[in-house]
Amino acid sequence: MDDREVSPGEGRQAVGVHGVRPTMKDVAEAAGVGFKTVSRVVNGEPGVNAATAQRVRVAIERLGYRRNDSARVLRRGRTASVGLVIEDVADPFYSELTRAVEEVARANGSLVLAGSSAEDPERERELVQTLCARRVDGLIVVPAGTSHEYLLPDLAAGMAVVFVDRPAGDIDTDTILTANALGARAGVEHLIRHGHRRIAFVGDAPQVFTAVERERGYREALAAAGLPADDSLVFMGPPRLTPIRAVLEEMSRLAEPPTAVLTGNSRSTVAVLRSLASVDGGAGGRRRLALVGFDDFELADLLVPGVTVVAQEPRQLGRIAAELLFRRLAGDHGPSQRIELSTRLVARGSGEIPPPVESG
Amino acid sequence: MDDREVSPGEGRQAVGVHGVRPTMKDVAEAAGVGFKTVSRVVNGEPGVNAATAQRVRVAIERLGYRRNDSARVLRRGRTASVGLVIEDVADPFYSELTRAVEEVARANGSLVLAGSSAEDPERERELVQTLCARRVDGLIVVPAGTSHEYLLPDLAAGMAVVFVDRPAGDIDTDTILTANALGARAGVEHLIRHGHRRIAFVGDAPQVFTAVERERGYREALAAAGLPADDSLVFMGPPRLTPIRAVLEEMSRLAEPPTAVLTGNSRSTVAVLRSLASVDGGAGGRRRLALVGFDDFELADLLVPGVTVVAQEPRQLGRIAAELLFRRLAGDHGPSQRIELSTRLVARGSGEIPPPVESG
DNA sequence: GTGAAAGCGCTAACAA
DNA sequence: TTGTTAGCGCTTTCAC
Repeated sequence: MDDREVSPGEGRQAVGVHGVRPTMKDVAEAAGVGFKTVSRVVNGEPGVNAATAQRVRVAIERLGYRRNDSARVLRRGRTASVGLVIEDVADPFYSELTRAVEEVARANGSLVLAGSSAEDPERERELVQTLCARRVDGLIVVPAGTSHEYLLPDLAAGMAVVFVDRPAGDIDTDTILTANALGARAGVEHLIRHGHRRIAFVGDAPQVFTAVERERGYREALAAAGLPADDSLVFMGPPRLTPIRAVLEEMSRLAEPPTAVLTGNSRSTVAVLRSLASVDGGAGGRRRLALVGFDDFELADLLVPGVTVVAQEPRQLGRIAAELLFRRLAGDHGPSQRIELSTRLVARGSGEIPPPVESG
Repeated sequence: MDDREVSPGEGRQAVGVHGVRPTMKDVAEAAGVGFKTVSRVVNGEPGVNAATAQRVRVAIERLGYRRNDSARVLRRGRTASVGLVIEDVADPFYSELTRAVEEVARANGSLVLAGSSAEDPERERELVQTLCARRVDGLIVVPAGTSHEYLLPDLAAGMAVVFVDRPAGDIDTDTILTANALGARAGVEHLIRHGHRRIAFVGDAPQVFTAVERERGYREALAAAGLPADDSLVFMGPPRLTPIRAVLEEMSRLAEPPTAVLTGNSRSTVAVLRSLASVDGGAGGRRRLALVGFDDFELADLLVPGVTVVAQEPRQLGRIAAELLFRRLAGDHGPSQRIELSTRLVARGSGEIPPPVESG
């Protein structure tokens, strides 16, 4: 065998000329075997003589060969990757969900292509289209927008799609949701049970599906208890400190101020906590507002008082969505499913603060 | 033009036969133009008659055509994607870093293929190799292992690699780090300045690069202040509640128990906080241990007392790493860089608790 | 302005 | 057990 042939990777080191990748053909030449034999060895297919296989492996090592999956994908049609579109990886809710999806993907020999939409429908669409162009086998989407007809061609081509946390706008797909209304309702009922009659709701912007659902649950609970709905106790806006602090200020100046709050997600909860901390001046100051937060968060138990929450299960959401996706990819063509995961009320103190005694 | 030709996507809807994707050739036939003209339109290349282009666009719409990037990648050599290997997306430190990388990638027209190594060198290697097989243009790695020679062929083939948070084991690459030793040193000096002489260190496992560096900074600070190093005040282990609670128990029973602690990362910090909460019984109980945590975390300011931290900048880490990566991809072949980001001490209360008055 | 031909690196189908 | 041939769907090159 003559090793001096002109081929990448020549020399003693397992390095090629800069920018040149050895191919299966190069390996085949180096090992003095046919092209397809290398393919067999690389993919662990049976029917290769042990000695031949060994020679091939040596050549692979020497040349620093690495299979080009782009070519493989093109030929086989499957990419062994799934796309994930969420709102923001830096948000613990989504990063936990992401981790669960990753875990399931790994178990199924798949990689995750992820991107954050930043709550922007245009960006969501771009991301999804890019992922489709990459021919991901399946897609898990937390939609920011409400129209998803643009997915029809891909659906028709056999791509599996699962929506999580929020439903698709106008197409029929598998959907995994949290029982938002029920959860919010349970939170308000908890406050009512502890004596509250004036309960505020600080939710996310009304474009967000979950925000609206939770508001609905909030109103249902009030109605069921025969309490009046008062729009001056409801705030639907982005979970940022300044507007939330302002609205709490405003509510506190009402003739009948709220004695308790339900928040719509953990960002809102944190914003409310910060507002109260700065107003109450920590421990002292005015009377304490009871608080139940939708969505759990780390350290909720270490705050004083501990923060009572309606806990969701982002990991479950991600796991179940991914498992369903891979079931679809494995050939399950049953009718599309809509699964709702129930919430869990975790009492830690803030939600059990009684209203101040009536004193004018 | 005859629309009744046998081709995918026939019919009124923009959907193909299940599992069949229209190709450029299909679009070309439907539009009655050449193959290459479609390519020009799809890629926005100049030199196409406006009317022709319009006909092509209509055909694309009607067939629900979507470019196959796998084929494109195969031909062009670049994938417009970068790989990211971290320890765990669900950890806020890494999810923030991830978000920053995503942001920069997006600005450079790239997608992020991410995976968590779960602190397992084998898994890290698997992930990296998979990403290399996918021919990501570049790679950002938070290494779990200490040997990275397996990357040599890819490096030689022109793949850009940047290591973040921890250096590579045995190859020469760009590296972005936090000034771990200096940061830890600053934390200990802060405690010394507040009167402490018996300061414990609760760090991560000694396999973790950052843990060792921070321990070094801790010891340097003690030495510089002429304080003795006492191994019974040092714990290096996984940041889980049970072992940490046990070791704090143990330390508190020493003849000269510590009056302050420096923790090695935010998980350790939280574990220490939980241990103290369960031992102190909240506000009352025994005397308070002063605490400085390495790495900031959400709500550190809302706890009582606020938690003093040596803050790192995960976003900066991710941003700078990604920017450097894309600079490399753009052709910057300068010598490999090692950048250290400084930390910032944020005093919030827990680190300013004085030691108890000598009375024992 | 447009199109035909070649080939990216691999796998599937079929010889030998 | 091994090798040969034909594409996967696109971009590149070059001819019209």
